[in-house]
Amino acid sequence: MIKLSDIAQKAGVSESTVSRALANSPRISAEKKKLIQRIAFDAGYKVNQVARNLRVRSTRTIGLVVPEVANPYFPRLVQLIADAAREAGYHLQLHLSGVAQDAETECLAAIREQRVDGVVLVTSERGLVARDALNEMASTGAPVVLLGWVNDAPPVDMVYGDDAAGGYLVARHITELGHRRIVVFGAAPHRGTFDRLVGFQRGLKEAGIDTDVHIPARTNEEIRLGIEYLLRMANPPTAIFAYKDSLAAMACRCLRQACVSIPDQISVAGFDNLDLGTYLCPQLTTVDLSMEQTARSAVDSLVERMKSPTTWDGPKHRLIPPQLIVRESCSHPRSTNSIGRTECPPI
Amino acid sequence: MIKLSDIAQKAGVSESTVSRALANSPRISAEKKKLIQRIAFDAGYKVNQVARNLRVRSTRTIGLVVPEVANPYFPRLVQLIADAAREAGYHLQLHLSGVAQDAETECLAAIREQRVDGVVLVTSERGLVARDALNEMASTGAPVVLLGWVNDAPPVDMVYGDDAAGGYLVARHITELGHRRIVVFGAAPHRGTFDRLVGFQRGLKEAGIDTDVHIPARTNEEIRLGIEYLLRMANPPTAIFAYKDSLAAMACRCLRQACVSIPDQISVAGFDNLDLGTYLCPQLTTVDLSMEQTARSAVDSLVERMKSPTTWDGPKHRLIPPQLIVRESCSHPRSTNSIGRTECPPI
DNA sequence: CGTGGCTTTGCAATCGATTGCACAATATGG
DNA sequence: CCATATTGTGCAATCGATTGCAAAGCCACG
Repeated sequence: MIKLSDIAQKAGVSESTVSRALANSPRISAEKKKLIQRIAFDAGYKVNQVARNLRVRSTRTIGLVVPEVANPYFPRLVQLIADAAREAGYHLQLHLSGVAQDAETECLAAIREQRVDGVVLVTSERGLVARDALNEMASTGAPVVLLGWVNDAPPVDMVYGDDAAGGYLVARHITELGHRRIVVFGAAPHRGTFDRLVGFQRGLKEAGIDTDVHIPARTNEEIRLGIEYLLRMANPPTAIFAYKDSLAAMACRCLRQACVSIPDQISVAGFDNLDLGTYLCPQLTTVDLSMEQTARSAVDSLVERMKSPTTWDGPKHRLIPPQLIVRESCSHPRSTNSIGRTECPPI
Repeated sequence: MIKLSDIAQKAGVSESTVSRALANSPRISAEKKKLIQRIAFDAGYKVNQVARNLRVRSTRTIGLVVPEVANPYFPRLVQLIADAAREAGYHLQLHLSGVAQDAETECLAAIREQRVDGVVLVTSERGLVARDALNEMASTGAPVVLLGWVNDAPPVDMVYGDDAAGGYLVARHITELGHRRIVVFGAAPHRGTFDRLVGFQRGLKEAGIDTDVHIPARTNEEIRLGIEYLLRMANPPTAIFAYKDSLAAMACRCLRQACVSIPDQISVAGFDNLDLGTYLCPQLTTVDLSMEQTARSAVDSLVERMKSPTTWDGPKHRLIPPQLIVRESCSHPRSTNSIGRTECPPI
């Protein structure tokens, strides 16, 4: 593998000169610069980044810690963060912390090993697992940004969606359509999804609806049972709010299997605006917490921190506003609805 | 940031001894080893990997080049490769080459800059864009494995699915169900998807079906037009084969909007076994080219090449066998079917 | 011709680890 | 008690770049 000194020899100059010429330093004369660049190019020289990184104490790499990428929620986030990172001139080291986020601590170690210049840590349903590790990093002023809400977060930058406002939007939309009997599918494993429900309740209350059925469902199986249950109710609901799209999708499937028509007999709303929702029929009404904004905010914050590690005036929190995406799965309730009593239509 | 020499000083030994103690070398006495490890741990010492990498000429990182991760096909692949890499003790640097795979060459440069020890290059519909770069790398014996078929590939290891066999399986399944009027949605942008169609044709021919309708559709819009077209046919098909699940899903949506029932009036089969297929109603019958196997093969090949860069007996190709996943979207054709003539059922 | 200023180049230190080799210390055998 | 293993430790070179500082070369001006 050809190295700097080889080029220096070929060009008959010192290594410093070659290094400066390739870095396009103004301290090298134009002709010599051209010559050296030519020689280097012809020889197929590529700088050894590892050596360079050691010297300049930076890898121009950011570490992205994500629980998993198989879950339909994360890929877009990864994509957008990767794009933003690339745009900012950084490489991306991808760490999967596992569904249980076991490996979070291990992933954070990357920054202490100088492998990466900064870290974007994405938390999920389990909240922050590597709290100790993160606390320690925060205290040394290492550039980290936390993506997703966590309770009592260590003093690092944070960006997260306004889940409560999102839930509220859904409640308003559904109640304005005229629904009064509404069921919520959702557990509250961490703050984000909890807030969705809180916001939703607030919206219901404003519309004068006090009582609602809340079914704590987090898995497909729980959704299935929940749907079965509510179809047997004496006075079944006319609308369902599922706290995330993947559950909403599953709810739709179960309803169809029970020959319940959406949105004619039941309206369904989700949350997250996954691509999935556009493949369903009817297309899913949902809430978008702009991932573009989220990703960009996160990378921007991080880049800023990495560029000037000294100037640091406390952790900043950025809140991403929600947007209601009205598609086809919610409509006015039909007063004549009689779920579960009709024959299954011959579709 | 605390470094090796600091520990050496604290422990009153030389840097070499510390280095060896931490590497658990048998040449250091047990007590001293314990002592040093203790001191290092207490001081919160973490080795500077950049320095280490420079010295040992390896980063224990593999580069994964993927067109994008937003497309539902890639995330699982990334996940599995990341898992396999981690298991093998490697970090992952993720490069997104872009839908157009423009950045492929740039991504491959990472290996020449010693940033990564090896590369898994995933090609997509555009085939291999960075042919020159890859050829050059292959000639220097750099560890690269190509994931996905490409024509006239440079001499590097390759792993790809047996698309033809997969297409054949679908054809057999559909014809065995009794379908004779079959339409294929698919273009042939690169070898893989082309082979799906070739295998499919072969299956049809074996069943004695010569004529089939082939609609070259690659986008959702093309699918929509295609569906419209075939619903207007005098003698519409009873089965549809879409060359990938995302198109099959879109086809299902269009059919539902036209009040065509699946699989009663039309059967639909896809290819790829995306998660998406299980969210649809009916769930999609499709073909699986085990991503687990693909990912593992790729990483195994790569690790082998990285471990012994010298012993190299020509490029190996590994073929991943397909598996038919029978779900709900294909059934026997109903002779009384009269697509497009009925009223839309009151779903 | 000497001096000062400016541009261009090179020397040598540095980043933080690993490792071949030499040597010291201790054990073993004759 | 000496010769020879054996074991444990340290010195110093090395990986391949970057960069502060010194100095060489050149020009112009007094």
